[in-house]
Amino acid sequence: MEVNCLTLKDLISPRQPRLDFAVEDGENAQKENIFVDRSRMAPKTPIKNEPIDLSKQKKFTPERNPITPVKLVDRQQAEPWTPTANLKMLISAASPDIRDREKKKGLFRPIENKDDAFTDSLQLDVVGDSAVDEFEKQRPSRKQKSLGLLCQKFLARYPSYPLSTEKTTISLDEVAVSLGVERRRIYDIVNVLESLHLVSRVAKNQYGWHGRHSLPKTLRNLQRLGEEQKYEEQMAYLQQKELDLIDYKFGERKKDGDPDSQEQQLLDFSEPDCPSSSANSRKDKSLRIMSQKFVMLFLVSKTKIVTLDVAAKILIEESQDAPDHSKFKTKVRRLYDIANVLTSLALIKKVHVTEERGRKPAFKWIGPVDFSSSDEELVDVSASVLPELKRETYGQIQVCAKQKLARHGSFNTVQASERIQRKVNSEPSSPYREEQGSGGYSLEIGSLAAVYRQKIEDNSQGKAFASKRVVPPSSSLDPVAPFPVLSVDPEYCVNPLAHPVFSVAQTDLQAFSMQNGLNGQVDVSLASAASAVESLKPALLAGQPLVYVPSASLFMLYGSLQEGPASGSGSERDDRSSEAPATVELSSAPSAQKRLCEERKPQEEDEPATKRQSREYEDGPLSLVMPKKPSDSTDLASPKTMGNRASIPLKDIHVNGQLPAAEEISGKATANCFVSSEWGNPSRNTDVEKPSKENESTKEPSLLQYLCVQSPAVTSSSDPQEHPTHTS
DNA sequence: TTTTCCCGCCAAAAC
DNA sequence: GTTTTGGCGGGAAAA
Repeated sequence: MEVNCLTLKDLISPRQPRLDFAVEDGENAQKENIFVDRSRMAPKTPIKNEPIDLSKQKKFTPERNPITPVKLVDRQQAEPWTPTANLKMLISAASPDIRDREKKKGLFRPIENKDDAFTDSLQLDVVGDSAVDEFEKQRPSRKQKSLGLLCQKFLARYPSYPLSTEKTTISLDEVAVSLGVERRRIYDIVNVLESLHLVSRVAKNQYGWHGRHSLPKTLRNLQRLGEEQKYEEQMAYLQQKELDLIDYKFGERKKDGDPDSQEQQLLDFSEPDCPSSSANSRKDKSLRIMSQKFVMLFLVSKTKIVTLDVAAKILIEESQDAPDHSKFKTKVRRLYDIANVLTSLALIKKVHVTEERGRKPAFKWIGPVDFSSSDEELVDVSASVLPELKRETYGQIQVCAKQKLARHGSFNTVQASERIQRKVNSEPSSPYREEQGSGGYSLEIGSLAAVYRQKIEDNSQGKAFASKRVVPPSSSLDPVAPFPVLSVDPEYCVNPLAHPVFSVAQTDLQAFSMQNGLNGQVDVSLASAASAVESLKPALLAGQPLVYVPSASLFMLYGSLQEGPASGSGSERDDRSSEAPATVELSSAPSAQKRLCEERKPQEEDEPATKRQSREYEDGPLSLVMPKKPSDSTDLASPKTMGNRASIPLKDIHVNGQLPAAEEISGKATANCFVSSEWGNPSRNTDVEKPSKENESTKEPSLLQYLCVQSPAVTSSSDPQEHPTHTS
């Protein structure tokens, strides 16, 4: 529904007050965005939905900082829901009076407020009659209050790539008020964003918004650090253990021979040394640091998929906490918090991995893979960028790790070789790469890892990988082409409903990218499903390249093109970076393309954000490819091919991706997918087809340790292929 | 049932 | 002292 509303007009004019929305929102929608309406409605109803405690309120009140920039208002419009709405909200936020009033209202009946808000949002006061309705609507479901959704709203307020000239400051109080949540929640978001340098603390209660400009650098550094830490090995080790049946016991890990040694080292780094960490001050456990480490795991992982339990174990180890189970649980809780924010940033998406034992929650990296840049920079950056880590980890790491690194050196080399070419079509690309990359690793680990990845890849993931890897070579490799993808045309998305949204976004992106010079990477965020779309609409900001879709559906495609070639996980080295150099930095991101899936979308609308994670589509698409809708999915063998794609409604675009292997194997490719590259460059990749959808994946059974299963919901439709495997 | 994760207590930092 | 930050884990909604 929402989607519908959004459509064109929205796209066209972001600002409009979407009348339509309101309605929809009311209905299902509220889930996602309450605010929008609220803003409008604000006067009527109490604004906040959020429950506020009196106690807390006090916080707001007095100060409220003057500080905060009103200006935000301008930019901020962006609520996901509606830009306009956002503005209003902001405005209201800006004006203390208003805020106060609202708060008070809220105070009075915190909970209710929410409800009210919803209702309002619905727009209806109308409703009055329906108290019942209100209930429904109002009752802000848990999802509506989710951190991921909140984060999206937060992100919507700021441009992904702010002009260097303008400085945007973020007043925590203001944001908390405008978003209707407690400040505590804002800290959760900001801490994660800070870990990626999207924001930085300026002063008490104030953060500066940097946007994604430096994200590539940050990621590069994190990747480097992760390599140094040998996280990949650790993960492999843990996985292996699992395989073995050994459960995680934190302490255990060591027992195994090789792994042990490695791990040990790791451990060493991690904690022992770093005095800097100040010993464990609170900060050591900081969400910020956890977030960085978590991201490192993805960047280092060949499969780009990290299961929560593995991540938790690794993080715990580092912290050297005792292995209690309680700690594990706590860690996992925190990881969910972080994951929700990262999901909102379209850096990861939720997937499920099937192991022998069963399904495990996991997240897959869908952010940029290759951050091209020179090594040197990396280094520097790291220092600057990630001071925290550096101190802690990095320092330790370096010392401890050097040895390891030595080994790792292979990474770099490897990558280069890898890059060599993997043509899209060619092989099973993804797997290969990885393996190759792994070369450096010990056999054991490497093999495990390989397996692991493969499985994953197969499933859904492969796509992503493939895309990266595969694609790159061909397209990305070319220096020239760095952008291939970039060229995103609005067309990409043609999807009926969806596209509008996307298109908008795209355009923005494009524009953006253009400006920046984007390049190589493209991030495309697609919304896979309609849902995404829906959510998107609101989100779309004119300025903002990213749209956030609540659902996982979004993905960013990056340059797989570029990256692909580059890198492998392990290394950064990108020679290639040079190719796209400039671009990278700046724009790196932005180019986005989006794709949509046509089919689902319409119906999906309902899903709203909630799903973010799960969607299969997503999975499927993972990397580049989009799966078509689940349901049909599969079939389709016929891909649409490319050529048309443009014309075709977008459905899926995938960027290059493809999973060659999968496709081949399965043959199934999905119809819809296109290679993005084409879009960008028609000729380049052609592989179009692809799409295997996730499912096909299975083809290789052997591998799998894990399979990625799409989220149930979606999945169902599609092929089930997945699971089966386990095994290993 | 398990997974996910909201909520807010409360203490460590920062004023 | 007060306020800001943010660790932490109970417990409930969602799956």
